[in-house]
Amino acid sequence: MGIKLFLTACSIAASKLKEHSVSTITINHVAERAGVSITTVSRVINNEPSVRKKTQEKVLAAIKELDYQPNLSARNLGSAKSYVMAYAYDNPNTYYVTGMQNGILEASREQGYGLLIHPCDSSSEAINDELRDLVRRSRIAGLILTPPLSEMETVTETLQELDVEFVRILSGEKLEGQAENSIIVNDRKAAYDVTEYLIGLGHKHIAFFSGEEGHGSSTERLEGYKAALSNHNIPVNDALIVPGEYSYESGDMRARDLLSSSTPVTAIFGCNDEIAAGALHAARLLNISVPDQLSIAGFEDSPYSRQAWPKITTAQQSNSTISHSAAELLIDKMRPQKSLPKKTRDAREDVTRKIGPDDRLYTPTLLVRDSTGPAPTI
Amino acid sequence: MGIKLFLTACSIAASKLKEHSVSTITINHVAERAGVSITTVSRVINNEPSVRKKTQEKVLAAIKELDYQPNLSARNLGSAKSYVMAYAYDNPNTYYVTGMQNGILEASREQGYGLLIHPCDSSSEAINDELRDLVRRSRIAGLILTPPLSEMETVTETLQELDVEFVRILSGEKLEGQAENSIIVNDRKAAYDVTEYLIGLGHKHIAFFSGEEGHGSSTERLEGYKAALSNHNIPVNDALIVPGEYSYESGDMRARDLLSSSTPVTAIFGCNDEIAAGALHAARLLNISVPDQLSIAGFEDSPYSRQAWPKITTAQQSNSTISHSAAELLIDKMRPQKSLPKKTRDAREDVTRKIGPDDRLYTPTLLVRDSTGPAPTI
DNA sequence: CCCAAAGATGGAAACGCTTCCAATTTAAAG
DNA sequence: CTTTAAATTGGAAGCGTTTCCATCTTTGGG
Repeated sequence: MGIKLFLTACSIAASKLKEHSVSTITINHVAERAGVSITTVSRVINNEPSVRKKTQEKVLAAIKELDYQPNLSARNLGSAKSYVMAYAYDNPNTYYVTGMQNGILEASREQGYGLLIHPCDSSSEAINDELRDLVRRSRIAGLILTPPLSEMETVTETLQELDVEFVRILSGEKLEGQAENSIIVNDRKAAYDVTEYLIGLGHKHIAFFSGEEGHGSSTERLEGYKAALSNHNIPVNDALIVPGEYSYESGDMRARDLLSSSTPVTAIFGCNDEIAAGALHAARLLNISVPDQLSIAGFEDSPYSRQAWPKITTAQQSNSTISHSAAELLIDKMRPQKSLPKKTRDAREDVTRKIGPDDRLYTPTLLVRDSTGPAPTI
Repeated sequence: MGIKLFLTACSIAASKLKEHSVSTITINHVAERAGVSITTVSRVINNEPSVRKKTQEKVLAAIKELDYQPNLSARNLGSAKSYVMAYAYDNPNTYYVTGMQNGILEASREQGYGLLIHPCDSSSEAINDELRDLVRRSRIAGLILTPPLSEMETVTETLQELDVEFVRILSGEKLEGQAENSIIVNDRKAAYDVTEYLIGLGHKHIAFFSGEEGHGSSTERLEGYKAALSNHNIPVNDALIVPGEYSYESGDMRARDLLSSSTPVTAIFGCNDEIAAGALHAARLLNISVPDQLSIAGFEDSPYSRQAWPKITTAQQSNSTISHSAAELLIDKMRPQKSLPKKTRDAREDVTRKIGPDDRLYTPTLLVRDSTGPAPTI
């Protein structure tokens, strides 16, 4: 045994020297080192059940010692399934997209998957064809979608027809319907918290500046806002619910109008930070002091809220955390379920960390900063 | 001939049905269709010189008819070189990074290359090891770097030791030294233009708010500023060159200090839009009207300059255009130079569009908006 | 203690492309 | 019209995995 090991080590060293100057460690090296066939090594890599515990350990040890990393290209070629996922998005908010991308990137790297970044235009008629093409040509096994793509029914349908797994990141109160393949951001609850916080400060006239109509996040946040008001016996005043867009300018304009009107307002809750920052700007133009005369809250904890002055109270959400979960969920789904052996194999720790319902629901948390304060006594 | 074609078509149809439900078109189908060997098809794909014109056309026609797309994984596996490039960056400015990424994405998609996105921490000691690992493990053939990574000498050295091509995007007046593998952004000229524009408006007391010390872009822009002043016989006043960082807050603070001091200033040139937006904020706090009493200019044409009020005059640069050129340049370098045939083959249009010196130098252009105006008559 | 069935392992054929090398064709020169 | 070198093509062996099948082990029951 001792001798055999020694020989093995030697031949590896030899082949290292012979091959490409930059020695690449392949499954063959691992097999040799562990004293098994490459088939077995492959089984271990793929966490297949039919490998004896002891063998598995030997192989894992060899993998670790050699610092072996399976070649993605070879995997893709050799297998009917692929080890590549894609992140498709259409969102002008680079802060949001970058955060999402980072989380996915991290998860895919951890699990040895490739990631294809695919920006696209959701308003295009051809969006469905585009996605179909993407999946087929790049042999993509899974897809992650963020709003607004994730909210489009035609996209969902297209993807279901194809043989692809996909995970959507969207807004909603609870896991319902298609929840099995979604990561839900509990915008309603978070908005409820923000509103309740304002109420706790004594505010009774809280305006809500919504985002684009039809956007799930905006709808959900509005629901949370209303729920908080109702729960605290404050009547919902439609004049205080101002429609508009997710933009600085829109926040600015709406605030100018509202604040120069006769409607009493002591707080503005912007549906995102951009809106809030715009409102803050308007308040300053109108010589309204924040937070003394007016409180302003936002949503997202983006640079807008951090760089404003005063810093804007907001609901913090870690986009990379959310998308990390999404990617892990997707990978779970992509990994073909090998039939489990009858023999109980509980002893073996499962390498694949499953994503539970808890990981599928993310609630942003209230982040109090300087733009909110006690309601002014009129 | 006619019959042969017919048979060919038949067998393709047959194999289409037999294979995976989602029929994938491979090099074999193309070869069959074109009536040549797969070797020849491969040669055409790779634009190798030793293919007769007529043959090439046949193959290209077949490729087009079948809508064939070479399989990246197979290419990577089969070849010593790889068809994957990476974009490594470390920059908190998501607007900048996203723009760069989009251009690279587009170019790599056009040329059938894979792209690996690699965010990293340039301040880490391990940055060099990290890059080395990235290149080796993912068998990356080329790398694109943006500041600050592209400005780090140790990174350049590490990459040169490895067998990787790389292209850096950096600031500079002209192509010098390592210029062959760089895309240069002519920040100096652009800053010159901005400054000259301000001078043209009658400003004589123009402050310059720089970015982080040592950042090439900041240094270059400062040079441009100085040059414009000198060229117009305006003395450079060190009190007006204010060091700081590339941030909103820094712009804000510096403007507050400067504007409440006794130093005469009629214009502020911020080294980027964030700084300018911060300065604008400070001006408003101090009740200084922009552009009536004070002109403010920025640099980059980022959302900061567009969403401020008034909109900020800036130097516009298309990050995606810059990075697109960078990616094309990189691909040119990665494509191994096949020995050219002696026979003049000029007739054949070269598919590979070479990047010339002109494409390697990019100059942002002045974009006049509302934050600048004639110098106030004191 | 023997036998069958389940469990564990290995052999070898793909996967789609590149590339070395040999074979064939073309063109140029004599 | 040869001869010969250059240009053009094709054959076949990889590249690193996965996976189908066949073979060898183990386990449990009788």
